[in-house]
Amino acid sequence: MPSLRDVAERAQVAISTVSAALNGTRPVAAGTKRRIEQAAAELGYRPNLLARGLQSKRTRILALLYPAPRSGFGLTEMQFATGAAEAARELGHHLLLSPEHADPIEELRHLTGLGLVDGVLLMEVGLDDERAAFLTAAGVPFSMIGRTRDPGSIDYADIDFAATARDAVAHVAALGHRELAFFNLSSGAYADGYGPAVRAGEEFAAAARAAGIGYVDGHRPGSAEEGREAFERLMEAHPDVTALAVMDDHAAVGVIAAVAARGWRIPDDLTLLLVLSSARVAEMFHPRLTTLEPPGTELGRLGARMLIDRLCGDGPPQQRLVPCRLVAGDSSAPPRTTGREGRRRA
Amino acid sequence: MPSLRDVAERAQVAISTVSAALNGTRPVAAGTKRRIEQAAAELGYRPNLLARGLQSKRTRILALLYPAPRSGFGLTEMQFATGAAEAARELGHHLLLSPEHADPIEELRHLTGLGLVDGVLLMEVGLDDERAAFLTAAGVPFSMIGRTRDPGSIDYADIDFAATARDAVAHVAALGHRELAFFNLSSGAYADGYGPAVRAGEEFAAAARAAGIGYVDGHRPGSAEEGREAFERLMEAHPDVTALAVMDDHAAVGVIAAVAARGWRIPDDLTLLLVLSSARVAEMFHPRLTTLEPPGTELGRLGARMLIDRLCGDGPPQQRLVPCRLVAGDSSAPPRTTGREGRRRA
DNA sequence: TAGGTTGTGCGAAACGTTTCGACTACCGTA
DNA sequence: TACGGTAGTCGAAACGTTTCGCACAACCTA
Repeated sequence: MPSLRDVAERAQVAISTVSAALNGTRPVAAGTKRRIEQAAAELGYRPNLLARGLQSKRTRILALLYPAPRSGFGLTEMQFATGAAEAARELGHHLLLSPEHADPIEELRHLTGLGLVDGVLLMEVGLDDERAAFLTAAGVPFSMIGRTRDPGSIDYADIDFAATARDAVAHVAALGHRELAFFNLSSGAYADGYGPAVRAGEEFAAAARAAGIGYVDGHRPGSAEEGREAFERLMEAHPDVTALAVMDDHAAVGVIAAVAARGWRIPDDLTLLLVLSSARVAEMFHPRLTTLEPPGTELGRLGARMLIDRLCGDGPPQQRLVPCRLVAGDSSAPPRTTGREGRRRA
Repeated sequence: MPSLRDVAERAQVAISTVSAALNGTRPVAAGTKRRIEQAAAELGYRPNLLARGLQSKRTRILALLYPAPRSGFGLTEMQFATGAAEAARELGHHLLLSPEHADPIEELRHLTGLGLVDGVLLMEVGLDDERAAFLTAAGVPFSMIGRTRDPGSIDYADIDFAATARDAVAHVAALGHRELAFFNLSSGAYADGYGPAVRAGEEFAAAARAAGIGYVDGHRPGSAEEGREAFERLMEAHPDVTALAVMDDHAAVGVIAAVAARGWRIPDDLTLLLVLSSARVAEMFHPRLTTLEPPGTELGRLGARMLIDRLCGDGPPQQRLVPCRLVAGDSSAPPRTTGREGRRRA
């Protein structure tokens, strides 16, 4: 691996001149510069990132922190990572994949102490995230995918739950539905502090209210079986509900089974929306579900970009909200004008 | 950030003594060692990875290379990454996420020239992978998740297609099926050089032959629509087939629709196996599909581990094959004893 | 012609490690 | 008593950069 010295030797100049020529940090005579560039090209010179980082205190490496394999990740989390890696690459940075374990804070202290990374990208941020608090206190630059309850001036990119809920409600309202129900994420899997569950719940209620349509929530099924039960209970208590938005993939499976068990059909007897799930997952269902697809790649990209911005110069905090994309499937349609009770099985 | 010098000062010894004490590379008197360790602890000293790497030529950083967002990744690819990151971490290494673009070789040359990574982990390896050839020629240590046609002495971890096919065939044979069909990956999406498609195809044929049961292949549906068509054609040409193994998730959706359109039911009229798909995906189906789940995390871990082994000392090449796990769902059952034609819709 | 300004280039220090030859006690042995 | 060996420690060089003060020439201005 040729070094700056080899290039300097070949171009017959001092090492510092080569550095200046290649980085443009100082004026170098045109002829000299050309000679240096040629020598560098001939030798196939690549600057050594370690040496550069050691000297300049900037490694151009970012770490993506995520809680280790809870129960395996979904497609959206994968998109955070690939999106962030992509954006980092485009901006001349590298992305380190850092799983967290038992003691996130201690590991964070360790990671940042190594001098290896310039900044940190936080995934799966809780409403009261101790990592964010630590990093702020430690003065380590970071940005979040998701956000804490009160982000202050921390950079973040998150889902625009308000807009997403508005879009979803507008979609069903435009079809003529007057009664919407919402199944949130299971309270078990994601403790109370999980932002998406809390925010989506609030925003769907608000959007329904604003649109003047009936709204039912309170169910939090986390599995197919719970989804079935929840749907049965829902129909018992609110038989007039004709549209349902579900956040959990597995719960949706149960809902579909329960609908079929009644002899009902989707979308004729129920309009079903899958919220915060990838369109690729929605395609697995039959009929293909209408989905509010989270902008995973986009959020990953934004998170990385704003962190890099922060590392370069410091402007005002960047806080971006991106709505989910509504992908219309075959599970939404106008409600029946005639009642559906008659179709129920014996 | 305290440096070795700060520790040396506080412990009243030379820098080199601190280094020796902390790394155990040279004998240090017990008392001195204790003093040094205490000073290091009090200062919260962390060795600077850049400086260490610059000097020792070992950064303990691995790069995971993957073709950039073809059409987005699946769960299995995510597991490769998290598994590798996990294993790297456990062995004191870091994992860099490196998306590849237009010119993988040029990017590889660049990445390895930076002196940032000790070795490379290749994902999505083709039967004739130019990256593998380049790395071998360049003398860069690497390992593969997947394998080339002729891996020679390159370390790799891949799916044991032979065992997987054997298990699948044994599963349906034990249920009493005598005619099995196999839908491979679409030839379009994965060109002819895609290992899993080629190997799975060969091994299913071999396993069926060895088990002495009828076998039909040749279909390569890559979407739901193609899955429907393929199933229709299959039934037309081979009405006696009672078990079907499908490799593509979307094709499976089409098959299920086609089965339902005939008025048939799964598993009564058809035993359906999903090959190389995660159990989480299988749960999205109704009924829940029997799956041959690829050991994504395991392969990721193995890939990282064998690369690190290679970096440390060089033993013989490690080449590991791991079979898929058969997760029995509700889509497999004994074939009907009475014909199913009668059930066909008018 | 003296003094300042600009345009180029050089050399040395510094970043935080690891490594290795050299030095000092001290001990055992001849 | 002199001599080789060893355990413990030190100092300096090296890894490949960036940065910065300084030197030298050429040119312009007064």
